[in-house]
Amino acid sequence: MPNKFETDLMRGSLDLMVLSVLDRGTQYGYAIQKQIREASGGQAKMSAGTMYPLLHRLEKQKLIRSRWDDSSGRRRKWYSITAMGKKRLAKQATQWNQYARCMATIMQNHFKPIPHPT
Amino acid sequence: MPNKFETDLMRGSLDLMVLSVLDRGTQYGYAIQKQIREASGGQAKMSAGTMYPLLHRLEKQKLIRSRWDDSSGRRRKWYSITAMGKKRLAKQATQWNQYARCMATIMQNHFKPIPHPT
DNA sequence: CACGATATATCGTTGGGCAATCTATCGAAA
DNA sequence: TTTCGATAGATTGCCCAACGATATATCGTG
Repeated sequence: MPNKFETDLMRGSLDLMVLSVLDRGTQYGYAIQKQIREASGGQAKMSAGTMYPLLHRLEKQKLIRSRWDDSSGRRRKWYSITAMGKKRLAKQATQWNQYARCMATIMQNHFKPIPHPT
Repeated sequence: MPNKFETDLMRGSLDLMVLSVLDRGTQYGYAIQKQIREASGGQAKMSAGTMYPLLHRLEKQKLIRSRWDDSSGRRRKWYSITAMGKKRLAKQATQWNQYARCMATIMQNHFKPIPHPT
């Protein structure tokens, strides 16, 4: 398993990551954290001290909304993306793709471009 | 011309961007700034207040080195990448590449969410 | 001469990431 | 039964980087 990403590499796209996960369906914080970790082969580790304040920020901006649910025994706060969140996600995803291309241009010899999904 | 990138999108990869530019040859700050802006079609704007402290940081870490040159009339501080800088660049480029793949995975619906009760 | 572009530097604000810490519950092993 | 690790969420305080604002100085052009 590769090492963890350097500290700040993910900075600037954590919102986008969380919105992307929530766009696939309602999730609770701990599960989002796990999914991101697993989807990256353990390289993208988002700590609880990062995750929860981030979720609170996104909710305050009305990009996501939450609902408590205890019915399963476990006390969980389920988050889902709002219409505003979907809009923001679309915009940020577009910008991310453009930015990735920009990085590819600048990096040339070091960057191995990934096929763009469309 | 597309809009400027959202503020924090580039955060976390500015070092990598500058190291990449310097890996192509010795440059001075103002020129690096311009190259990044132009390579992105005007979307990636690194302000002077970001650029110069960043260069100072990289130099302090011995990833780049500098030399003043006034011979052309203009007072310019030329930066070049060190051996250590090249190593760091290689490492960060690899990580960036992996991270971009990770983002692609997460943005593409590649894993299944835990079903929400109700 | 005025003015915009070139060129570098630094200050102060701001805001986010993260480790540490806390609470609480669950299931399984000892 | 107690212990312990995993699950689940929240918050505090430190640290540091990005950025706008500001300063200085020089160059070329109208």
